[in-house]
Amino acid sequence: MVTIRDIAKRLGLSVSTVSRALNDNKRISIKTRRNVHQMAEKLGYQPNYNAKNLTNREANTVGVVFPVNNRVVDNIFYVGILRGMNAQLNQRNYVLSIAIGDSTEQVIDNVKSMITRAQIKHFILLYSHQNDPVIEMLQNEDVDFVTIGKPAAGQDWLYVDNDNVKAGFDGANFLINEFHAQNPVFVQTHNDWPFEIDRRKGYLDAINQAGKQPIVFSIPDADDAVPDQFIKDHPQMDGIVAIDDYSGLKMYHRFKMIYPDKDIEVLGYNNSLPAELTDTHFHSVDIHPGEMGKSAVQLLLDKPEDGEAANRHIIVGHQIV
Amino acid sequence: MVTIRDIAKRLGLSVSTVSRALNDNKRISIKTRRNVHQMAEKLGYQPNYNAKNLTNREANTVGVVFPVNNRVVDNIFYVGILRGMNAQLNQRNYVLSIAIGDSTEQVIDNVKSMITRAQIKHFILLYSHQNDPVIEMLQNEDVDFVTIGKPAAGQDWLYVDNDNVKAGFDGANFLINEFHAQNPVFVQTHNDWPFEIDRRKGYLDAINQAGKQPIVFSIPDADDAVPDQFIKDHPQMDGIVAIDDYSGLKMYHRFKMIYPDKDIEVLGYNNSLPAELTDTHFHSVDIHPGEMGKSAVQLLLDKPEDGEAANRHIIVGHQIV
DNA sequence: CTGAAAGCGCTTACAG
DNA sequence: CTGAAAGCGCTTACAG
Repeated sequence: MVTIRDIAKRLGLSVSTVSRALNDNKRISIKTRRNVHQMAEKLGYQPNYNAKNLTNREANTVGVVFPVNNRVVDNIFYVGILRGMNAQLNQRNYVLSIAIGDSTEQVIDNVKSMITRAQIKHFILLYSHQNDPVIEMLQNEDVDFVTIGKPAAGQDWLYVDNDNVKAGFDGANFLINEFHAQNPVFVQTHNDWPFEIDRRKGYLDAINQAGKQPIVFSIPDADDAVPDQFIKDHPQMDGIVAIDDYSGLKMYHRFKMIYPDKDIEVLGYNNSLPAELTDTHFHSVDIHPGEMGKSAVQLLLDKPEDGEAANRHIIVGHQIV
Repeated sequence: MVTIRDIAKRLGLSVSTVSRALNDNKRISIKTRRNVHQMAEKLGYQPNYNAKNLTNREANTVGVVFPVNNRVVDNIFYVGILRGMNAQLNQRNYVLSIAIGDSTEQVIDNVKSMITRAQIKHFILLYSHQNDPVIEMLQNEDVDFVTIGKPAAGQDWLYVDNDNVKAGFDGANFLINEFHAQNPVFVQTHNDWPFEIDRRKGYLDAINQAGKQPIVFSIPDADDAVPDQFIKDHPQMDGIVAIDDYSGLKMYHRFKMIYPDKDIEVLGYNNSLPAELTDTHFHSVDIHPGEMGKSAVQLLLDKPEDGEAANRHIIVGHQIV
């Protein structure tokens, strides 16, 4: 293994100078810095992260925390975020570690150990729940963190999110403008997550602007009878804005079972369905998970330029596909 | 931060003794070991992984490598595996790092950096492709690795997998025995992955044993006309064994479009569909991703007992749900 | 059974 | 602009 000592020997310099040169310390002459970098390259020098982290008292690692309970389908989204994050992290010579478990205790222990034993000072949470014990713990530690999803009202921390009001607005308008939907309905779950509230608000805005009558339906987890009844009760519906692709696809299939020859346009969120399951009447809003991961890293690690105020959040765009 | 030096001072011992005691070195008396552990507990001692790793010249980290190209839906499976792995890793005071990227170069760079800079010596790959550049690189390095999925014929390394022949056999028999299917068909993709070949073999075995006529259909990614034609050409079909839940659900919906009043039983693999999308005629083989993750860690990190031969692979059970 | 000392590969305050 | 020295928190060969 090549160390800074080897570089120093080859150039007749001290290890201190080599260390500073590699870190582009301005106290070292440009010329020496260039020589050091060239020699490092030539010898195939690779810094030892464990040594660096030990002296820096801080790991070059971002801890990524998964939620304890999530719908299996959200995993699709999480891996997209990981992909976006890691590209950024590697550029910055950072490493990605994950904390994931079946219980809150497990995850808390995992994160605590990351802080005290691995000296990790930077975290990204793939969720943003209210009264979450992991978030509460992180707030009391000397670490930085960013959540995917904005905090509930009254709370404040770094986060990345979509503009979900706009996403709801755009979704409804897409059906109205592109497909001349007369009566698009909004389908949500019973969970009332913050993003559901926002998207519904956007839907309602668009419907009002178009001078139409809003219709909102809360779909249960199972029990096909409920959506079937809803569909029969609303023969006028000709468009669906669904809180996610799964609810959208479910409604679509129920609708086609009841009216095999009637057309309906469906718009879901997350762009998470494989091609096998959809057709041309099905649309989705891509909320750009890769971009969210990338933004989360930037928010977490990039220092603001001189005089610039630090960002408190980044809003990532969405796109109907 | 509490260090072994603090423990040593409090007990009037040397750091060497404390270090050995904490590592349960038999050269230290039981009594001293107990005292040291008690004091460590009392002071809230937490080992500094960076220091440990620097001296050990090896990180307490397992690098988990994601495939470059995968179907989005496989992410569901990967996160299940991560969950299973991490529980085991935490128990062993190990940390989970991931390598994921959009291109082979990115992933290779990521893994190389894990080896040389982070000193990671243990890897788990979430795939097992033939002629994979990452695998080829790992084989030339002084590291251990386990793949999820068995290597192709002629190759040999540590792996975890299901018994896919049996999974195919059990799937076909489930439809035959539980639902008296007379003509279950097998639906596969055009990819001919090893697990597809194995499951098909199992299906064929079961069909032969039952004295029935096998029917195998390769479903294209898009183009509903192809499955529609197949369904019309095979009016006798009353059961489907599908290579994954998505292909199964797709076939199911096409079938119901053509024969709204005819019943058919479908069995897919992976148990990856949310409740919203299925009904009582849809079944799935859970291949236990959590268990696979757990087994991968055991295979990778647990030394065989004295005299015991080292395992070369672990086969994880499956279950129809 | 225990300890003093060297070393892992870095960074940085101090000195010149 | 550069260097000698101390230190980060561990482990382990050597000595007793």
